[in-house]
Amino acid sequence: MPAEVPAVHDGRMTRSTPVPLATLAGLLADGTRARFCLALLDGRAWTAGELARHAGVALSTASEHLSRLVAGGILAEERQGRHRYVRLAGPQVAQLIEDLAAHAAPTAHADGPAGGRPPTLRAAGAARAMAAARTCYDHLAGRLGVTITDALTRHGLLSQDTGFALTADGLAWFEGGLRAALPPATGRRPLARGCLDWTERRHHLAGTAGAVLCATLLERGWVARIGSGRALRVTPPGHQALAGLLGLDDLIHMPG
Amino acid sequence: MPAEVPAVHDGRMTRSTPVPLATLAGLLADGTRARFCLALLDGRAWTAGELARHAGVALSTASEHLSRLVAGGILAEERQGRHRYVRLAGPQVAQLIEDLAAHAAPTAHADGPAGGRPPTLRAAGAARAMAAARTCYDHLAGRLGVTITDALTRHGLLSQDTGFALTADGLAWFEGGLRAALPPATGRRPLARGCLDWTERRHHLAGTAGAVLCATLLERGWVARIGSGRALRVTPPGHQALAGLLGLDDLIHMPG
DNA sequence: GGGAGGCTTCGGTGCCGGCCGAAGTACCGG
DNA sequence: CCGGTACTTCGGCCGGCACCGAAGCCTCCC
Repeated sequence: MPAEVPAVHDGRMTRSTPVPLATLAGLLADGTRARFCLALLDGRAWTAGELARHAGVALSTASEHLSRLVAGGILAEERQGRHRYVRLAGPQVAQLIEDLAAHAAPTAHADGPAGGRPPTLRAAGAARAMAAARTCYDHLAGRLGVTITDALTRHGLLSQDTGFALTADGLAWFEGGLRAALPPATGRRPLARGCLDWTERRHHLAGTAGAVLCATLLERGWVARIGSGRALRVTPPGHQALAGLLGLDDLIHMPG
Repeated sequence: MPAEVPAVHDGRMTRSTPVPLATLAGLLADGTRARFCLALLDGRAWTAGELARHAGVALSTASEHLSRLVAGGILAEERQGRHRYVRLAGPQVAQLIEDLAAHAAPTAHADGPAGGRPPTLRAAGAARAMAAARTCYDHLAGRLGVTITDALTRHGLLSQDTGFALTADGLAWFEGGLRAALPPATGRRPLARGCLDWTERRHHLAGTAGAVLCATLLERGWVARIGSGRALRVTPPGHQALAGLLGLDDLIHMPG
């Protein structure tokens, strides 16, 4: 091929110029910082100490990492007394991290044949619970998330064949069926978007509508958090409500 | 130095366990590798030598970087004789890099007051051309991309208020108006999705429909690449065609 | 006010990885 | 076959950064 690169020979870059993309990626390129961000995908605010313990590093180390993440716009901090609460800076950052995590998972098995550690029983149980139902920042994920998304699609409330959008019926369902107010589409954040589920490898509902749905279910006690993590379980009233609203009778038979 | 790695204390994690997210991010966390990826966002295949020259590093350095990016699933390689052609592994990777770049751009000005280098005239011209019209992997971006996306929306061919999806009229427009066949929605890739434009800070049309649109315009000579980069210009027949198809008469007055 | 808890700052250490040039390998053309 | 071209592999150098413990700061509580 033409190896000459005619006029664009000038497009050469000096090695020293910083690349914003690399700077941002660098923030997530450390194991400890990545663990912080993944933990914070539960959408809540953690203290520095909690994160340090979670990741198994000294408090001083965690503190420095948090400062860098805040400075880089990944996290937002809120100081209350002697606590430093920290959370993801917003839905867009959460989406970015989810996307990265979704892309990273498939390549996890590619490193070597002897790479797989046998997980502990505890860890296996936690993983099963996460796969069954969890939050993904502010919306539902796991089998529950995609099951609900599928049901919405089946009932013509959500259209996925030419993109990803609520239908007119879907809007009506939120207001009249679920009885939850959808805030008007606010500039930056779409009402509905697909978020790639990294356990199911399918899309589940995200965006404002996904957040409203998740908040509503939590608020009414239809789903509840298991322990302090991201994992969820559907409560008995939740089963009843979802059966009535979306015809999800088979939810009970979901293992997990 | 004594630093014994603590045992897995409940939800606590050992420092040594690798985090896939961090591994993936690490691939993009280097300036040179990031430059490679950004260059490859033009959707075409580059040789190792071209990329080395583009980034201003030795060939040996580039070679090692490419091997890592390929091993990590970011790039796909194709060896032809003594050439090693390399391209982005697919639309999903391209989207990921675009998203990261879009998030990284806003923080670019945050480092310092004296940070801004006065760009050369050449570079300024190239940047203006890129801002006016460019490809974003396999679809249109820049002012041209969002202008077309807006026109599609205005004509009711694309719906953005409850998500991001082509309407029935939009489907008909592709087939009957543009006369370009849309492949059936193939599992993984949506027909239409919004891609955040990092110069316009708005969404433009991506997904299969975006790719078909871009390919069609290039194929018919309605837009043409400027030099060997991602920048595009609208040709005279292109102006005429876009005016007829979408009522874009004012395209001529777009500076750039 | 004293003490305890949560966090930050500061030196210091060690490792990881990006870089190069030189030597080696594969492919192409004459 | 021989030279040139495109790329890869190998040492070796060097900077950056993740980590820790200790000391300091701030805030809350008794």
